[in-house]
Amino acid sequence: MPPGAPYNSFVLPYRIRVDAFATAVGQEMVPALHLLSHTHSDHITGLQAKSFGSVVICSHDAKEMLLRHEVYAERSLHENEYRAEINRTYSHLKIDPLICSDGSTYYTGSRDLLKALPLNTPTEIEMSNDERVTVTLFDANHCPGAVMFLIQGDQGAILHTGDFRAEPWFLDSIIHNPFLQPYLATDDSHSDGTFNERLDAIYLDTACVMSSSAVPTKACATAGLIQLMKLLPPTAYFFINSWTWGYEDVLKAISRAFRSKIHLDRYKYAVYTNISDPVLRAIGTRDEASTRFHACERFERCDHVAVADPHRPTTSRSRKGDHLVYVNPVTMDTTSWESYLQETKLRIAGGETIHSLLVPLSRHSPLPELQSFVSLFRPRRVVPNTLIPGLHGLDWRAIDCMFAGCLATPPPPSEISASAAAQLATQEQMDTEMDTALQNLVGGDGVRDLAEKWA
DNA sequence: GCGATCAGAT
DNA sequence: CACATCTGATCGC
Repeated sequence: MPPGAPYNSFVLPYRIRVDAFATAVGQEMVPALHLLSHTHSDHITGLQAKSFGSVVICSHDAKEMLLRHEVYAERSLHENEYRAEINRTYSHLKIDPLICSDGSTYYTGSRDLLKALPLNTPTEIEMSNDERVTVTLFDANHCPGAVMFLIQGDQGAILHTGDFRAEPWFLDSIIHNPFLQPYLATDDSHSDGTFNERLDAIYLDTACVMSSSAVPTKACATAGLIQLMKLLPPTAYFFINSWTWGYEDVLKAISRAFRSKIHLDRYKYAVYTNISDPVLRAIGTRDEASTRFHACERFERCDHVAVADPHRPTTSRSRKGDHLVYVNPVTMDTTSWESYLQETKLRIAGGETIHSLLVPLSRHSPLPELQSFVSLFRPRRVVPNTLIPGLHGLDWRAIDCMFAGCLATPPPPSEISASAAAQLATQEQMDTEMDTALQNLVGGDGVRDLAEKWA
């Protein structure tokens, strides 16, 4: 996981490590199993080491994307014909057997460390410590190939979300998924453990946990963008700044609304045409002259969307003289989006030339969505997937507060031993003051401010 | 001298 | 813009 993941990215008590492949300083536990949720660069640290030699479980799409991964410098060298062969960062993870001209096959040195599992298919895995777990992958609504992991074994059931966006339709898909239904919380809190099971923990994508205002659904965001785009002249060219994996919903919405293909660079085209989404496989083109819609290489755009004057980057004309409009994904709450839509419509109606359009496509859930998601399961605990290192655990305390009301109802006091109850009471008393303070800060940069005061 | 790791800017 | 990516400095073998 990105820097600041609790427990060195282990899913305790299992010796399973997620999205971290380099040995951390002071790390005592040796991973018995590696999981990879998706291929954004901060989730694959350590995998580039040629010395890495363990099996990694991921989705088929993540495997495809990882093996095709090219850093920008390599793409640039190749496209400018300074280098014919492309160095793919993760090619050492899959080395094919050598097939000779006489038909014989040499397996020496061949390997395939990426073990791709299909979605919604519980798979029993034997770990290197002889323990067995069942792992199930679910689409995470974050970027192509991104998954959540359900881990079931002798030490309990844990759901690791990876990075995900739990918008309303996603919650519905969870509720209707037969592999997760056993873990859904029931209205009757006393039925715990009898007719349903309880998740011991949810390892949660907390990238946007400090945002307490609602953000538009991806469908609302793309629908609004399309509205605006349709108000612009039919001759306008668009550069869609999809600068990282996860903005494909924008490309798909544009392609569908305008019944047009989208110009992609060689790298994006290769990735999109080799993953499982049939729409994504179909919407790209390598013919730059065939479309007004471009998502080609950001720093080496084709002539149709290259700026006419590099010294005036705000120009609205392309090198070919076309009216040029940028489409930029941003994070924006629902209220700001509504007013942005209104304002922009007025600007267009007033004859103003538009240089850029924003689209609030969030790939992470803000706090309200996270609380709804956790409440579906009422797990015993929530563990943040990432923390801000500078806060020294203060954000973890705040996060505990935020989800206290979404967890399993603890057993009545009579079922706990007297000493344990006393200990709990003392701890609770100690926590109360701080928790109240933290609760008041939820939703702003308050936690960060407080930590800076303490530092 | 290289790779791993981190801070900082975009 | 964004919170993923790139860059350059630093550390350690």
